[in-house]
Amino acid sequence: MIEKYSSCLEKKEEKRERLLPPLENAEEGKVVMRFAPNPNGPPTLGSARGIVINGEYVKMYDGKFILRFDDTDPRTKRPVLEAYDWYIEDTEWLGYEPDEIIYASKRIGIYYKYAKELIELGGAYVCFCKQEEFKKLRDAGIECLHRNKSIEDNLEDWESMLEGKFKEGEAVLRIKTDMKHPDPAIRDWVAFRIIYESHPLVGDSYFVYPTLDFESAIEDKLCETTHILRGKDLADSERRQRYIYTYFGWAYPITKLWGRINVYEFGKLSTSGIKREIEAGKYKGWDDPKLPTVRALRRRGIEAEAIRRFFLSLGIGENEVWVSMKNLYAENRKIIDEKASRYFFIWDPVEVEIEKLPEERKIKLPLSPSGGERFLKGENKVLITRDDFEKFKGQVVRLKDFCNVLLEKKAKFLSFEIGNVKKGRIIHWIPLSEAVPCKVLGEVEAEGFCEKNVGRDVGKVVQFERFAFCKIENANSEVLAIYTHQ
RNA sequence: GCUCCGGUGGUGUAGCCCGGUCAAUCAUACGGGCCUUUCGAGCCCGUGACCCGGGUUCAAAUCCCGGCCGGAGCACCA
Repeated sequence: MIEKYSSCLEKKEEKRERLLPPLENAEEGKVVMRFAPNPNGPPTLGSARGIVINGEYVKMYDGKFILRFDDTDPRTKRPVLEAYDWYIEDTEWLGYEPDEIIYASKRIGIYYKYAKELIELGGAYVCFCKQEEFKKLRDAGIECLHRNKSIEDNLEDWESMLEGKFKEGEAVLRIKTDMKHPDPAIRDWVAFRIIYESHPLVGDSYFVYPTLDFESAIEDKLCETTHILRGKDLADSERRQRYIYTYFGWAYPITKLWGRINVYEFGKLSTSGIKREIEAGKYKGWDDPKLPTVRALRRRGIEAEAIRRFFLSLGIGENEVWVSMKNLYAENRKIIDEKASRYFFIWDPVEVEIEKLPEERKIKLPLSPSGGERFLKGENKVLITRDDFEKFKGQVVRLKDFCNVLLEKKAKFLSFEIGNVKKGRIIHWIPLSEAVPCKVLGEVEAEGFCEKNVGRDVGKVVQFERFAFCKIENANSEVLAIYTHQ
């Protein structure tokens, strides 16, 4: 059995060429993992890590992948209705089709049953302490008055909670842990609280909402989750939730944590932070190409495979990492370079007239490293960028694949052959008659003209030579391109 | 303050559990060269790291202790 398992693993690793460390106690075909976001915005690069790592392990062991929405706070972390689909969409786009999708908010009724059982087991009690009062007691390690009520009283109070007899903040259901636990964060934590607020998904169905720790503890059991991979910020969750598992006699899944990820270019990735900046007008929306959301990255032409490799290379260490988008770009470049069509884009254009051009020619240029060709009209009026014009004015340059000229506003034609023009003196150009206005938006923005051939690659990433890779978003009277990366 | 967790080149990572084969892997970044009718890609070369101090041991990046530094949690948020 063990032999079978390890040889199987080796094969997989060879095939996938990647190196996630084996999961503890993982059995081929029996692994169940979940990615559990709160849909209060679209997935960011941070969420993508959870999707990729969990999804990748599931693939590695041919297991089951669950997408679960931990959406049990209609107020503080209020879910956004559209975001549910955004998560599904982006998860699939990243290459991990969920085997099952769970909406915690739709299953609150189920959690009530477990809460009741827990009370009957003496593992939970309804507490009427004010929040600050309890905090003081907790820090001092002192049990509150409500902790030792009879099970009957607790059941009755719980019913009253569910019937709406209490106001917000008046009563909560606490899990009985250990008021002397060395870590105060573990002591008698809240499992249910009262929130009279309509939920974006389930409306007014409930007003007694479970906290993440309760909901997650029950769901992980119901779904038979075998392995939990989550951020280090949730480290205490395991210690809290274990109390529930102990009361019920369940076995807790194997957990592994990873540290927080920071991207140089964006700092800490926080959905609520981005939301505020969008509202403040700093960004145009969740898919603003300057944003590190999955949809924005997709829009600008980052491939799912690049994101996958990027996170795999980051590994799953427990320390906080500071990583640069350059690493993601490098992965992406490796994928797109080969297939991206090459086009000329002239930013900040200068019109140059070539005097004494002997004839107009149809100029053939390579389309991409993997082959193909494109054509430009070699005529006597061309656009080049001001940068090149200023730099090479009065000197000999070659208009790539077209001709050599002595560069001036009225340039002198020298030859069609390249002669001995050196590297670095070959510049890009567009015939005036085939120039289409073009705007580049995103991390780098520019305006100018590109060749009309670009129209063939709408929706694709192209390389504007000597500029950058860009994704052509549309090409009507004007070309709109989203800056991908260099 | 209390409780956890971590510290390998600029950045990320492998190795640490089961000490030697580690004068430490790979990627990215940076520098140089080659090639190419792109300042992209490719190829080659180079720079560059085991937090500090003790201990155990013939031998420590790897084990133990202490320190320092960093992070997380301590919500009726997730």
